[in-house]
Amino acid sequence: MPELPDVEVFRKYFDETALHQKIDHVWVDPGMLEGISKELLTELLVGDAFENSRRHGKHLFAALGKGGWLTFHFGMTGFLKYYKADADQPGHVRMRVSFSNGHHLAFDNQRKFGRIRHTADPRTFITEMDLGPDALSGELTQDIFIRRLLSKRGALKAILMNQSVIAGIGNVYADEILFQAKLHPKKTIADLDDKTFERLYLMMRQVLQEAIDAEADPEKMPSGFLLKTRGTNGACPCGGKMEKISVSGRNGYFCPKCQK
DNA sequence: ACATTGACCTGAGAGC
DNA sequence: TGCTCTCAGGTCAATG
Repeated sequence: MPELPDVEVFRKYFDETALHQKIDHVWVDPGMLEGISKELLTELLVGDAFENSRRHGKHLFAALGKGGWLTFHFGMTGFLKYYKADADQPGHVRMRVSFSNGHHLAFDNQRKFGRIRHTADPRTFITEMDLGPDALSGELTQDIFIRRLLSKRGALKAILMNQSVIAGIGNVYADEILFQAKLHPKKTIADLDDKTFERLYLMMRQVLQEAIDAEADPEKMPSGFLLKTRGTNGACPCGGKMEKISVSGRNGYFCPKCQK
């Protein structure tokens, strides 16, 4: 789930619920933490409040009033839930921040692939994690996009999913972008001409933006979106049959007629 | 140096 | 119903 559009939806949710509220208590599964102890994390949070948020690729940043940022990475199964009653607590909570207003913010992460870290500021974090520009940011112009792709070999889909090239695209949206751009996932950069790069860039931005507009909910996405019927053998609008394909170890779907 | 594969966790859902 | 097996939207260390 948590690729760029999903994390952007989480960020908005976080803004609408958890900002500007005094933190009374923190509970965390230490296995989720990296580079910070649960004692230090607790000390930093209790008595403070989240005052701001940002997103870069699949990472969510939460600014603390005293300075410093908490960072969330959701892995394959993570999400946030703001709730009051115990009955509304989700099933695999790995961190819980309790506010003085009686509500809690849970970081749920069934498979423990998510990570919570602390950083002085997002810029530093992005450098340290070797993340490329965010796929939707103004920073990633078409020229920069092309230049970054040109430095890579291997399958196009793998490059789109490489977070150090561009941050934010995972398995599902890589499939969607390639489908909309009518490109075969195993094409290489050397196969692409200028026109094709342009189309790919345009479709990447369009798919991600439309997914956010649909609140990352497949049911609300435009009818032409592949991911609405992902994995259910949904037909391509051309009438052809979607095929399963493995690219750099990840399973995906494409239309062999439309994506040459 | 770069690209690709397997291991990491856990549980939902398919298949029997 | 209940059991087993397969697979999942991500990343990184190990391998080629």
